[in-house]
Amino acid sequence: MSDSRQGTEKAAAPQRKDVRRNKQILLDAAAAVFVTSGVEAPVRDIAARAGVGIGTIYRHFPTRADLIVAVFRHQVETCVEAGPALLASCPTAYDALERWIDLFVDFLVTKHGLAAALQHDNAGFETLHAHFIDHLVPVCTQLLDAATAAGEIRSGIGGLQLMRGVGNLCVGAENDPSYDPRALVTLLVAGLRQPHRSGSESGAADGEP
Amino acid sequence: MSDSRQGTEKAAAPQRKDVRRNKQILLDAAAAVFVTSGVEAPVRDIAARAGVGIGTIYRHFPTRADLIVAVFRHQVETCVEAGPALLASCPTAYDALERWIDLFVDFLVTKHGLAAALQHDNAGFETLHAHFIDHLVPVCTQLLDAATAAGEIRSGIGGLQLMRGVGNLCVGAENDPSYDPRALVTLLVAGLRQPHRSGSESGAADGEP
DNA sequence: GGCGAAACGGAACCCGGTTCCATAAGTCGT
DNA sequence: ACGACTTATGGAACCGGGTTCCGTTTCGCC
Repeated sequence: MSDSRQGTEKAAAPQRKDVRRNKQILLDAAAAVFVTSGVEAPVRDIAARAGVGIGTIYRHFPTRADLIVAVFRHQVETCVEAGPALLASCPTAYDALERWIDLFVDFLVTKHGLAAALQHDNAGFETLHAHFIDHLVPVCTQLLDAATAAGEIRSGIGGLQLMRGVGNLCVGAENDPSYDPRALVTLLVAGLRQPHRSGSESGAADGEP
Repeated sequence: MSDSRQGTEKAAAPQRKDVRRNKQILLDAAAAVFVTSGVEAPVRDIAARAGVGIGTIYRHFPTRADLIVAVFRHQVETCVEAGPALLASCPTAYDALERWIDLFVDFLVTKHGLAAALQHDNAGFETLHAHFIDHLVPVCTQLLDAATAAGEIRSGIGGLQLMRGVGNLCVGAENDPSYDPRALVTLLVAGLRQPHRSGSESGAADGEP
C-alpha cells in the first residue's frame, strides 16, 4: 500500500523512469488544475491536462485525496516549520499562535476548496484529513501549550479541536467575497484569550445589572 | 423569490387531494430518512420510503434542497421566534445572543449533515442556503445590534458573517464524537466580547459608552 | 533483438441527482 | 354516470464524476 510512505521524502527510486516522469507531470498538472478549477476538479481533467490516461493517475495516487496531499505536501511542511520559528521570534506565545493560525488560514483560503475537501469525511478523503492532522496538529498543540503555560490563554481546547475549527471557518471563502474567514478566525482566537485574572477592567460588559 | 414570500403558510389550494396527500407522505418519509441516514440521503431512498416514484418527489420539490427546507421549515420558524423572546427575557442582550446561538447550534448538530448541506454552494442548494439566510440572519442581526448598542460586544461583524461562522463550525459534528462544535462556537462568541480597550485594540472607540 | 514485468490508456461500471414522457388517476361538465 | 380533459405519477434514461479492470504498450535487462 504505502509505496510513498518512506521515512524521508526520497521515495525509493522507482525502477522505471517514465514512472518518475509521469508522476512529476501529474503533480504539475494537478497543481495547475487546482489553481484554476479548485481542488475538487474532476480527475479526468487532471489526466487530460497531464496528457495521461485516467488509469495512470490511479496507479500513482490511489485516490484523489492522495494526489491533493502530494501536491500540497511541501506547503504543509512549510507551515509545520513555521511553528517553532514563530515561537522563537515572537514576543509572546499568544502572538506566535495568532500568526501561525494566520499562516494556516492563508494556506487554506488560497487553495480553492481545500478546506471543504478537508471536512469531507466521505469518499477516500481520510488520507487528506489524516495527513493534515498528523503534521499540523502537533505544531498547533505546541503553540497552544506554550501560550497556556504562559497564562495567556484559557486552557480547555486541544490543538485538533482548534485546527478543525479554523479549517471549518475557512470553508466556502473563495466562492463568496462577502465571507471573510479571517475575521471569524480572529474572533475565535480572541475568544481563547484569558483576561489574565479576569481582573475585570470589565467596564460595561460583564456586569449584570 | 415570491414563492417563499407567502404571507401565510397556506399555499394556493392544490386542486387534487392526492397531491396534498402525497406531499405530506413525502415530507414524513423525508423526515424519517433524514433522521436515520442524514440529510444527504439519496433521493431514491426517500422515494422508496414514501412508496412513490422519483418523479413524484421532483414534482413536489424541484430539488433536494427544497425538500430539506420544507422538512425543517417549522424548526427554523421556532428559531426565528426565539430571538425576540430571548431578547425580552434575558438580562443582557449578549446573554440573549449567546443563548440564541446555542439554540441554533442545537438545531444544526441534531440534524445529521444539515450544516454540511448548508455550505454546499454547489448543486441546487442555494435554495437551502437562501431560506436559512433569509429567515435567520435578520434575527441574528437584531441580537447582534442590541448587544452592540449596549456596548457588550465589539462591532464589526455582521449577522450573516456570524451565522456562517457558526454554521461552518457545526459541520462534521455528527461523525466525530471528539469534535465539539459547541466549545468552538462558545469561543467564537466569547471573542465577540469587547473588553472595552484592553490590549491592542487601538483607537476607534466606536463603543461610545 | 527478445522477453518478462511493469505501466499505460481508456472503456466500462457504479452511484446519485435530474429530466422526460407514456400511462394512470382525478376533476368537471353534461 | 360517463367521457373528455387536465394533472400527477412512476420509473427508465440521462448526465456527470469517481473508480476499476484489462488488453496493449513500453521499459529495462539480458
